[in-house]
Amino acid sequence: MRIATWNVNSVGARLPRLVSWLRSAAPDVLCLQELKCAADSFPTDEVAELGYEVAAHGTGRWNGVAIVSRVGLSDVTRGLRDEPGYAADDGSDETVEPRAIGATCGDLRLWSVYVPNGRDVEHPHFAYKLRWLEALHATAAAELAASVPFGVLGDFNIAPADHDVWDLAEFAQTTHITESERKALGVLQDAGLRDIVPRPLKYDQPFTYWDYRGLAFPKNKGMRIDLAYGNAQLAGAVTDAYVDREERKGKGASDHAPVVVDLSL
DNA sequence: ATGCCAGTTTCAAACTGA
Repeated sequence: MRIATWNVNSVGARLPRLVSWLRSAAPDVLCLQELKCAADSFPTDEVAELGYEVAAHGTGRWNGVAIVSRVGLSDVTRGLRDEPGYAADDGSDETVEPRAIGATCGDLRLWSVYVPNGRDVEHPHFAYKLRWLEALHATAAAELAASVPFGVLGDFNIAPADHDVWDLAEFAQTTHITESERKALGVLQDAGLRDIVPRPLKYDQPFTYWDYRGLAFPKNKGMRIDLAYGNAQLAGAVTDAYVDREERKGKGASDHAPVVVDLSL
C-alpha cells in the first residue's frame, strides 16, 4: 500500500505532471492540496482513466483539497468539525474555506489538509491558522477513537523543527517556525499521531518545498512543511517514506514535492 | 526594504503563496 501527499499549486496547471506522476509513482491514495479549482472542475476523467476515484473539495481561485484513490473511496467528509472561517481584509463576511477533506480508502481513514499560511505573526490570518489547527485536532481526536489506520497528510505550513528549514536565521520574526505553531503539532502528537519523517533523495534534509524565486531549489533553500501524521496502526506499518524531489525539477513543476509513504497493509 | 516566480481572476493589475 502506497499513500502520498502533494501540494500541486493548481491541479489545472499541473495536470500533465499529475497524470505522469500517478503513472510512475503509482500511489494507491494521493492527498492533494491547492487545487485552485472548483470541485466540479477537477479533472475527474483524466484520473479515472488511470483507475482512480476522486473526492474533491474546492471553490475556485484559492485553496482546494482532494483525495484520489484506487483502493476505494467512501464516507467522504468535507471540512473539519467546527471549522473556523476567515474574513478577507476587504471587510467581506467570514467564509469557511475548502482546506480539509476526509475519506475512507480501503482499510485506511485519511485526511488531506491545507493549513492556512498565517502570512505574518501579527496578521489576523495567523490567529486563523491557530484556530484552524485546533479544529483539526478536534476532528482527528474524534476519529482516532476508531481502531483503524488513520492519517492526516498535507501542507501544514509549519516546519516541525529548526532543521526543517534551510537557515533558521532567515526565519526570524516569521511564521512557520514559531512556538505556537509547533505547539499545535505537539497537540496532534499528544492525541496519538506520529510524524512520519521521509528520507531525502538528495542532501541531508527531507525538504518538501522550495520557493520558485531566487534559485531556491538548486540552492536547496527548502523547508519541510508537507507532513504525514499517522496513528500507531498506520505509523507502525510504514516500510519506507521519501520526498520525491525529482518532481520539483524542470519546467512546469509545483513549488512542493510529493511525499510518499509505503505501508505493509 | 523589496522583489524574486507562478497561478489565478470581471483580461490585467492585484492578490496569494511561505
